[in-house]
Amino acid sequence: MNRLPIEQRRDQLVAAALAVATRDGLERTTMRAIAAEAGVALGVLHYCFTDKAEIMRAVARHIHTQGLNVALAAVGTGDPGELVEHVVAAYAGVVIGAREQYLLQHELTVAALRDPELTGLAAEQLATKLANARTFLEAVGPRAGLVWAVPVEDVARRVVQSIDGAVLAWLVDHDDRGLRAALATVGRSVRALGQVHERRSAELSPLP
Amino acid sequence: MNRLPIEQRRDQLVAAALAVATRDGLERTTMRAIAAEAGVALGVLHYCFTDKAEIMRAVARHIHTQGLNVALAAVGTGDPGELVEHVVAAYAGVVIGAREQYLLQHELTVAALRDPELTGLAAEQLATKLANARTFLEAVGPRAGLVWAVPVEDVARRVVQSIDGAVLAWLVDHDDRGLRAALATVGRSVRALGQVHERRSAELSPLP
DNA sequence: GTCTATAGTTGGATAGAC
DNA sequence: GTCTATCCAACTATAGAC
Repeated sequence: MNRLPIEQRRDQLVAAALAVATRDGLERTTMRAIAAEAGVALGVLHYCFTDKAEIMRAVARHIHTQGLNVALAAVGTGDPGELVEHVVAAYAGVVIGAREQYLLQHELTVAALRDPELTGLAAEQLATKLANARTFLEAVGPRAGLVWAVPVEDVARRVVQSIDGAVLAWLVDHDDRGLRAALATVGRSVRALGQVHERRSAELSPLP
Repeated sequence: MNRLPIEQRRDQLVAAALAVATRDGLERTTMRAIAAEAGVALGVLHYCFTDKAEIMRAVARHIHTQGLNVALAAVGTGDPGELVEHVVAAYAGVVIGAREQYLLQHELTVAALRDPELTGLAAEQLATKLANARTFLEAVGPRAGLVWAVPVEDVARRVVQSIDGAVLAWLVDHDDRGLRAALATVGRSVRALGQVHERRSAELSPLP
């Protein structure tokens, strides 16, 4: 109905596609379903995007724009000594509250690994996750008085893999307590990789 | 052409479906593609199976019939002290050599989580993995002189989640060395969960 | 048991009126 | 920019000849 600048129209359509994909799954996210969700005619989609793959690429990129903020928001709170565990626990709550979002993430990953038109998307996803984890670790480290015993990239890698494995199992078994327990274990092992830095461990000894 | 007993025909068709799904991905595994792969007419599939979902269920179950044997076969070899690490390393080799098989596993999991007709399949997959891990741990424990400090179910859970996370990352980044390193880390942390049993640790002290 | 032929859907994509 | 109408391909499933 309303005439919109193409940029806004694109955003609206990506949001609609994300809504359908989250709710109904990737397979049922058809051009028709997206158009219906957005309340526009089918032709509009092909006017704003060259083809379906372009929409799905936009959706995948939109998903990972979030994610990091959640973890960083929790960094500022709680006792530094248990900061890592605290943040990990908060993250578990976020995941549990947005199950279908995380299911969609896995659907997109798998789809990207098979579909030539989505090549590179899975690698982008992983790179974003690793960058997020790294940013988080570098933010939380000083705050908790930790310095990483191994390169921060390696810690980030382990964190991402551990979380993905735990979330995948949880998507299957719906065991919320199990997910919290698994992520708590991740938190502890991350914590174990950090050595307490002198300036913090020595009770802030006064300067001369 | 040849007239076969329906049981053999079913096996043949499942094998063909597995071949197509492994090679081309789940989305392109259509009834037509399966029929072509098996060299039979389209109607034959609907004679042997009620619908497509029944074939995919059979394929999913067929996949997990393997897997355990691989790990168990490696248990009998190597130095007991480094047995866990050795087996994990061997497993890495198996995974690397069958990338598309493991990709298909993830495709089936994700598909089962969305498709009502495949409900329960993902849970079955996970249960089988956990049972395999448990069987393996109970086989390797005594052999390496270990007794698990925590319930073996919990160890199995951690092993399965860690492996899944590592394999998923590897499916994306194709980093063979990274996968071997990640699985080696899994091996070490599993090893750390086992306490050395007295009879083995005490250099086989002679009985009176 | 096996085949051909076809029904009946649903999908992506486009042409052309407005 | 937006909509309707339509094309064409691919799919599952079935009916019925052989």
